[in-house]
Amino acid sequence: MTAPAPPSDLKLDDFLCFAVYSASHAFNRLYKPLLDELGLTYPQYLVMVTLWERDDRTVGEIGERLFLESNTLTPLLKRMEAAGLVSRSRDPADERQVRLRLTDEGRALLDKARQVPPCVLEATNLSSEEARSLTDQIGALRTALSR
Amino acid sequence: MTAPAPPSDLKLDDFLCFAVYSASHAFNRLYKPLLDELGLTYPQYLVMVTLWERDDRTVGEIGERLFLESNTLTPLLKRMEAAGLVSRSRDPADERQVRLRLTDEGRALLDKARQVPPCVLEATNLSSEEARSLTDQIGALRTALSR
DNA sequence: TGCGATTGGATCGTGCGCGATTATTTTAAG
DNA sequence: CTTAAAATAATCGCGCACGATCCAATCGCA
Repeated sequence: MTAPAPPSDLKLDDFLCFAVYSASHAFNRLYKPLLDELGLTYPQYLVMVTLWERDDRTVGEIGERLFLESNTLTPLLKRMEAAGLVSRSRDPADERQVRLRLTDEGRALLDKARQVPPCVLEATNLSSEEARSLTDQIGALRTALSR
Repeated sequence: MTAPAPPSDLKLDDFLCFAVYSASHAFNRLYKPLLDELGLTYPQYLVMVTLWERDDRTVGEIGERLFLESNTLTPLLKRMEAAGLVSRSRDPADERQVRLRLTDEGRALLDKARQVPPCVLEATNLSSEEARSLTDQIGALRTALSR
């Protein structure tokens, strides 16, 4: 005679999705105080990174880079515009598109922002190589899930 | 003479946090249609998993398991109560605590829910061993970040 | 027994993130 | 040249997720 069956064979700790979900929240909680210094939320920080990489992008381009839709980005970008970090203006050549450009203030923020990633890497307790490997594995996972 | 310096040395694709963040969204988008069948959102599904593992928990216990605060859980649990999946009642022995119990309907949902994880594993394009390894790595990451 | 400190949960305000819908512009077809 | 179809972004509504705050119940300790 065996032990009584467990009430459920779904084990939360086996869920890859839950590991990712809870790690994402943990990152957010870690970033919050660091980004408060810059006056940015986490998604806003990601938008800034894309614009620091290359300025003058449309809403659609930013969304493609961050895997976000315009209904998410539009209000977020308006808040960033109100904060004086970016400018939003219709492309004269195609008035459907809104182009985002860094303001001087937005460009200047890069200097302070450089301090953030080393800070975060330290908190992960991973070497650069381990972080690289994990980033690549999870990137591949995202690609697989998005099919 | 070297090539002109790039406008930014912050590369989005190097960010472990962004990999996790975007993978979390990708999971959500994958789960959405599957959980719609069960009438659950993703965080609600996680609550159900914790209750299927062990029934009759307080709000605080569920929050500890899922790394969520009461201000997130309270309205979520009220919606689940309204949907007839759980009951909420004050613990007579300590009236500060609210105990969550599965209804018959909530317990019955487990059968349909069992179909979800295999479906998701397939979408990850990972073997069980690879998924296990990645889950553990990311779990360790979450632990490190939460210090 | 009494009372300050702690605990557990609820409430409020802000900011994502998405599905669905709408409006406008551009492009394509006849 | 006119009309249909597609692309792009904005708008609206809902559900998390969190920090800050509040309140009631309980506990600690004299």
